[in-house]
Amino acid sequence: MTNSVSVTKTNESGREAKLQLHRWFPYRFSWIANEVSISLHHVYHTRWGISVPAWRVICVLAEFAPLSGKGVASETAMDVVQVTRAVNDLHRKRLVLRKEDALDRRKVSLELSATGKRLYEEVIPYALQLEEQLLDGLSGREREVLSSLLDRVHENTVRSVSGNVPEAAKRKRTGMRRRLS
Amino acid sequence: MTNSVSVTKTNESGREAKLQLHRWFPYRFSWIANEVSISLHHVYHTRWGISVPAWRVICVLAEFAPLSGKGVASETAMDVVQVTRAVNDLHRKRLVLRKEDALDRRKVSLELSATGKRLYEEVIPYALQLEEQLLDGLSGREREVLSSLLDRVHENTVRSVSGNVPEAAKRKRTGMRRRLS
DNA sequence: TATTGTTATACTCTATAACTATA
DNA sequence: TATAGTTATAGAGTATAACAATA
Repeated sequence: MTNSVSVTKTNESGREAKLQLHRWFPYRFSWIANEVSISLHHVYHTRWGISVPAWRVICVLAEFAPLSGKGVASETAMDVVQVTRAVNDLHRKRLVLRKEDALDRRKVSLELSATGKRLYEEVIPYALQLEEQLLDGLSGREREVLSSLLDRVHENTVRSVSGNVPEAAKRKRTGMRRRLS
Repeated sequence: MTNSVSVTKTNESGREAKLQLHRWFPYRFSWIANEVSISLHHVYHTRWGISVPAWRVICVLAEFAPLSGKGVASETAMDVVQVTRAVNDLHRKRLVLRKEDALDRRKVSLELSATGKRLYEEVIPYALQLEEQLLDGLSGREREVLSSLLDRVHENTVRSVSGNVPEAAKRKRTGMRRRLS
């Protein structure tokens, strides 16, 4: 704790500063995620008329369809209510097909329609370009290092950070809230 | 773009997958930031009765006071309305002192009260511990590498990602929206 | 005429719970 | 009695604009 990166004894004005917000990792992650989210929201919305949650649903259906609502929820880290609404929207737009699961009629079976697949193919280059903007100037090796460090931070988050919210533990299993990328 | 980390030709089921959401950097940043934000919100709120925006204000006042409202806004990446409300709340709780700027009477001059400073000192260990949970198992060298890679991603975000939102350009100058750490 | 800061309004999102249908 | 999914409602948070005071 004493050599944490965001800690310093004094700032440029000579006053004591126990914690510099701008160097504190939680702030830095939050800042980047927020800027990216705003950019994504803007482009998805104005160019394709879809929300970021809807984009997440499209992605996991392209990867894993057919999926149930709950399957989509766990793959996207969204809760089931959010999924229902995003799917309703996508269904109205004829981008997603929903049918009853033959084996368990409580479940819905979700997959992309042909139109949905075309939209997915159309958005992908933009999504990859945005990632590319984020990683611009980083070598292949540096990207691997960043990726592996993020994996470890991710594991730490799952293991200890998320555990700081005890009563939400059950809710947490079905998902994450708020601004998404 | 062809060697972007989140791209793959096929997934485990042999189906084509153009983009894996779980490996896509925007999603990964968003996931981590969200979990951390939920944890922070919970602890700040239940233990000290303050919001995350209020914590940000406290931090920058501890570092840079006295600051104007606009100064706080630019240091915290919040907009002025958010700052006004967070400061109102902190002022009601006697954690922040506000007086008129002697030189420019449009401005307010904000700083922490003695109580505010005590609260800041009290929260810091928790804030650092959370950062520590995030970075657990990373060596000093690895933390430096992560820090430096985040700086470069941050710069890329400022330079190109944020520019994807043209009309918001002016709003952007005063701040960020949504879930904060 | 521009800037700082505040307030009001409408809107969006989210949490929560109630509910249906099926297992 | 538990699970999958849907819908309704209330509350929180946010964007936006209008506003006052000062420069």
